[in-house]
Amino acid sequence: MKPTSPERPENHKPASIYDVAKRAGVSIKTVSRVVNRQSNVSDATREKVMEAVEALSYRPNIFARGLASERSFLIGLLYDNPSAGYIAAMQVGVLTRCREEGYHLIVESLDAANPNLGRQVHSLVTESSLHGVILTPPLCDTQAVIDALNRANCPFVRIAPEKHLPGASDVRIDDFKAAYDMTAYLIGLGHRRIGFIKGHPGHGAAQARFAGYRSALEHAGLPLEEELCVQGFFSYQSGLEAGEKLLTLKNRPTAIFAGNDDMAAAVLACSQRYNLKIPHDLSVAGFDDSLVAQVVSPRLTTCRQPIREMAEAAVSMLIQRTATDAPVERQFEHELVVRESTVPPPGAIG
Amino acid sequence: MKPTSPERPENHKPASIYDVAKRAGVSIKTVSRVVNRQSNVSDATREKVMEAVEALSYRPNIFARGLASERSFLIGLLYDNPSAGYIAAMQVGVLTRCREEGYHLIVESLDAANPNLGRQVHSLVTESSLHGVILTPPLCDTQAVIDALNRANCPFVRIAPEKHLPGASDVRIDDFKAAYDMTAYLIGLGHRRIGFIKGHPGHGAAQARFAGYRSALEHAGLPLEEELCVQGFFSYQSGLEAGEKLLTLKNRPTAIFAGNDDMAAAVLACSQRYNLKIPHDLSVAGFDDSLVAQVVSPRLTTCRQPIREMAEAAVSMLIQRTATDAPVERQFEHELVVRESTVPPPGAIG
DNA sequence: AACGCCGATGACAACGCTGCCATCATAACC
DNA sequence: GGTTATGATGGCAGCGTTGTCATCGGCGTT
Repeated sequence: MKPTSPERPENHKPASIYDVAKRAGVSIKTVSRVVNRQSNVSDATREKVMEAVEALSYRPNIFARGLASERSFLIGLLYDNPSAGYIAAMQVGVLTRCREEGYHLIVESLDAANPNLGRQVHSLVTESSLHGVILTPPLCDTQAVIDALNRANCPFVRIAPEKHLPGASDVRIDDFKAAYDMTAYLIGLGHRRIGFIKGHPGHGAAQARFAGYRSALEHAGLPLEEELCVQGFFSYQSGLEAGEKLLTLKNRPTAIFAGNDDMAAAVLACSQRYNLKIPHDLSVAGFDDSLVAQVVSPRLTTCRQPIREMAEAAVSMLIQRTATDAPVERQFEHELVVRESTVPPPGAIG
Repeated sequence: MKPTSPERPENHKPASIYDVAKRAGVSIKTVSRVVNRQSNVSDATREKVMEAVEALSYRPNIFARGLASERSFLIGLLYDNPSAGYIAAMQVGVLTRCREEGYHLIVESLDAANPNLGRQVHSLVTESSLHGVILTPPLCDTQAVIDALNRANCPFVRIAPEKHLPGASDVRIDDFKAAYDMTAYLIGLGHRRIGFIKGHPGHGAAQARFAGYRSALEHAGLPLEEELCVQGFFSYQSGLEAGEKLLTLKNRPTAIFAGNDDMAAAVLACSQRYNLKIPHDLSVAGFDDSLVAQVVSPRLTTCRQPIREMAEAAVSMLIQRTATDAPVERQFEHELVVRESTVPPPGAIG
């Protein structure tokens, strides 16, 4: 008696559905039913088959499956280099759900400015007949991508898109309200001159955040000052430049709210040059609660969005075909994370 | 005359090889030959076929291909949550080469401690008969993964593995030398008491770096002091704890070399508590040149490894089957990146 | 002129699975 | 008891491609 079961072939050809069928003494069709959790299989048969599947470590071949049916068990994740942390978190969430459901993930990094974008997406989708695609910003607002997906009749879910599209499914937080909340928080601390660093103009959430900022000011009866609103592009570098502009104003703001953490971190770096102590001389707030927010000193007050949960939700929508049957918009809650980078303005009471 | 060519069906069924064959007036087999760049096709025929392929935006179906041939055009990237920046850079490099070669990327995030690891990997590989797999640390040193891959007869390339395995292909930098160089640089600045924060014990590169540090000390005739070498785990949190230990020593080091940037950033944060000015009171060096290294203040002196290039090389090895035919070890050059976090020790001349 | 060779091309099976339909036994109905 | 519904199962075609082998013509050789 050898310790390893003799019928388990240790060579490298994986077991096929035929092997399982033979071992279980049923037809391949029945094996298929069991594996796909279909009904109309007796418990006894199901058990026999399961046993054989286990014993042979049988896994249905993804290609054969994809060829024979409409279901590819493949989800696509398309992105265009936003921050590494953002994508990483997203990917973890996506993979979690995929694993649970037996799906696989194909990722593709695209360039939103590439004129061939549409063709690239179309190729990807038709080649591998993806079950569905997840679009992260800024791709979710890129018409060429949407068109290609529609042309290929491929379901997709957009994460944090600029505006709702008829017939499209979205997952998002309320960027407007989140930015509103953060701004209101700063105002509540006593700040009256609050600088804002906008995100990439092509990024929908960036605009919503700016709108939230303006709305909060208005609500508090504070004027919106042109010079306090500078353009950034979500990158650290652009934050450096934006910070430079804001800190060299004759009438400097007492707080700066940046469209994301990377830019806020840049403001921190920038303020050193002007010998400004954070948060004593200047409060700084970011957005995203990425790793940087916790690593810089002082740690950043920021706004956390549940990226992983959002990613998981997107996959679920795709798998359940919710996305296609009845387009949904799912909104998640954000959370204000107050850390050391924000305090009342200099000279304030308390 | 409609502007869009009438023979191009705008419905969502992608063109198949039959459509192309019919349009080009040849057999499907000839189309297959052209698409796969095989020889024995006349130039005239090749051109006709190419024209048809273009016109119909034909792309060979990945499933049919995978089923009919041994080639799956699928590369797997396996990782276990190292730093987001590391994986992101890796992924970009991998995707670049994949795109160029018409391959697709399937990613899977695994847990190195999961007892089911072997089974998971085996499933993935047999299901989708991957062309090859790329293993990042610490997975590249996980026996269960290696075994599963070997059992499935699946080629793989390991990035920065601990030690060479007979018959395995590796891509790496010389971590030993890199750490040696960094340590020597610090010694050159005049430092005599240099703390070291080790990386995760299960991570091969971490050990090589520690060895490099020790060797440089020895070379300079400096003693290796136990209390100056503390254990970390590559995480920010572990860096915080390690920094705490080092900074509370009665005889504090004048420089700290951390096994990666995250931990070095933690030391920066930690030193604030003890009112130490970096780099004036303490020099700090990291490893990886990740985003954090540039974002913290002062910016970190660190060691850059060409992650993207390494990833691209790994894919190339897989595609050319170099990995299987004759296992290779490719070594890339590291680069010392000197920034503001390191200066001569306090009291040094100059 | 007959032969063999080679490059170009096509016919056809096979890849492993699922969808559709047929079959059969058993249970529920009048 | 005969008929119909219902659950369980299997047979078989077909998914779009590639591998194998056959075919066909033209060309160089004897």
